[in-house]
Amino acid sequence: MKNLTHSEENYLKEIFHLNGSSDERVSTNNLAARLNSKASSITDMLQKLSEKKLVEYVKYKGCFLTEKGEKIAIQIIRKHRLWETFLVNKLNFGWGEVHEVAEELEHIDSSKLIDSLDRFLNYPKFDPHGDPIPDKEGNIPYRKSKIKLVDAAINSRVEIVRVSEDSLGLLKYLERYELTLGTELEVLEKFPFDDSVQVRIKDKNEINLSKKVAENIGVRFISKLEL
Amino acid sequence: MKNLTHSEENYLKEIFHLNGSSDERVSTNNLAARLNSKASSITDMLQKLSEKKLVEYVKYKGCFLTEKGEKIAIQIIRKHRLWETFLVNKLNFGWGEVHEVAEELEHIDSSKLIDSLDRFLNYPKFDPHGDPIPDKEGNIPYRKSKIKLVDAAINSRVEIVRVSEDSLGLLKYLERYELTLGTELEVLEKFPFDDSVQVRIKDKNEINLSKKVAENIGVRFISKLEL
DNA sequence: TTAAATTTTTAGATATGTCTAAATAAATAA
DNA sequence: TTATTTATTTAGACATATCTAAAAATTTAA
Repeated sequence: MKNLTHSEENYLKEIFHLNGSSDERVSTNNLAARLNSKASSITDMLQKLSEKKLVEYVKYKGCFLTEKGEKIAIQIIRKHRLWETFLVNKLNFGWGEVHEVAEELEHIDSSKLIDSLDRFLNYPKFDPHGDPIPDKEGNIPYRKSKIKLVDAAINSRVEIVRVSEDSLGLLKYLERYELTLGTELEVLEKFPFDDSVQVRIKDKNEINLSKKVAENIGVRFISKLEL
Repeated sequence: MKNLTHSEENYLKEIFHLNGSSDERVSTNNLAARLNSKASSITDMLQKLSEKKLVEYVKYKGCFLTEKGEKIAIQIIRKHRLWETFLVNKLNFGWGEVHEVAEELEHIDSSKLIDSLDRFLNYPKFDPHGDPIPDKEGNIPYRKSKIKLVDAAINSRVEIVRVSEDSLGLLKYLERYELTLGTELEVLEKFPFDDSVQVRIKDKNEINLSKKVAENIGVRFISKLEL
C-alpha cells in the first residue's frame, strides 16, 4: 500500500461509503457535501487520485474506486471500526463519543498496530454500531437478513443489529430511549401518512419512531408475533 | 489549548527535550539535526511559534519554551508515553517497536481519550523505557537518585531504571543481552581509555558496555558490593 | 582584532490542500 | 430544441511546511 495523506484516505473512504454496492458513479457534489468541502476542491483531488489509479474518474461524470482504491478504503474502515470497538469496549466511551476520535485514529499507519489491536479485542466481527469490521484481507462479514426497521413487517419481533453512526443526534436519541444494539422490538403498526413506526420495546413501553429514525436502525427478524 | 499542527507539536516537544532543565537557549542547528530538517525551516517555524507565544525566540540566539509552550509540550510527552505503555503492556509490542507508532498516536487530540487510556492502564508513573509519565496537570514524577550507568560507582550494585528510547540500535542491543528494566547489575570496573564499563548481569555473565551504551542506561543505586 | 569558519536568517521556489469566482458542460423545462 | 438551471471544472489565490542558495550575523582562530 502507498503512503497516502489523511485527506486522500478520507476521500477514498467517503467514495466507498457513497458508492455502496451500486454501479453508479459518485458525483462531485455528493462528495463535496459529505466531506464539507467545495466542488472545486473535490475535482482537484479526484484528478490526483485518478492519476494514482485509486479512482476511475471521468470529467463531469463522477468517479468510483479502482480495485486498489477499494482495498485501501476497506482497510481504513477496518481501522475506524476496530478503534471504535476499542473505545467502547475497553475505554468505556459512549456510543456517540467515538466517531470523532476514530476519525483521527483511523489514519495511524501501522499494520502491526491494527493487527495487534484486532487480537486484543478478540477479532470482533461487528463494531459498537453493528457495522461489520473487515478482516485483514479485506473480507467484510455479512450479517444475513438485516433490514431497515422502516421496512420491517408489522406484527413481527425484531432485534436491533445496527444503527447509523454518523448522526450524533440519532445516537443521543437512541441512548435516551435505551434503544441499544440487541434490544428486541415488536413492530406494532405503521402510519403511512408520515411513515412512522409504532413499536414496543421488549417488556417495556410503546414508542413511535419517526421515518428518519426507523431508516437508520437496522434490524434482524426474530419471529412473528402471536396475536 | 490551541489546535496545533503535528509539525508545531513536534517542534515544541523537541525544544522541551533539548532544553532539559538548563537555562540555555536551544539553537537552530540543534533543532534542525534532531528534527531531520534544515536550519532555514527551523527559523521559519520558530518565528511562527514565537508569534503564537509558544516559544521565546531571539534572532541568532535560539529559543526556549514559554510557560504556555511547555505545558503543551508536556501534554504531548504524556500522550506519547501513555501510548507506549499501552503498546507494550496491552498489545505486546517489543521495546524497540513502539517509538515510531507512538510518534503518530501522540498527536491525536482528545483529552477524554488520553485520560481514559491513563485510567485503563492504571495511571502508570513510568513508561516501558523508564521515562516518567506526566499527569493530567503536567506534574512529572521524579525518580530519586537516578544516575547514568557510566557515572555509577565501581563495586556497587545498581538496577536499570531507564533506557533512552530514541535509538533503535541501542534497544536491540539491550534486548539481545536481556538488559531490561529492573535488571540488576554489579559495576565491576571502568576502563578510562575508552570509558567502557565492566558489569556482571545478576546471576549471569560479565559484559563490557561501551561508553555510548553506558551513557544511555539510567540506574538506581542499590548497595555496595561486599568484597 | 581582523580574517576565516560557522551558524543563522532571508529570499525565492515547490508541493499539498483548500478556497472563490468565472467559465463550461450537462440536465431540465418551456 | 432552445433557454434556463444545475453541476462541474478551470484559473488564480492563499496557507502550511518544506527546501536550496545567497546574505548576514556570530563565533573562533590566527
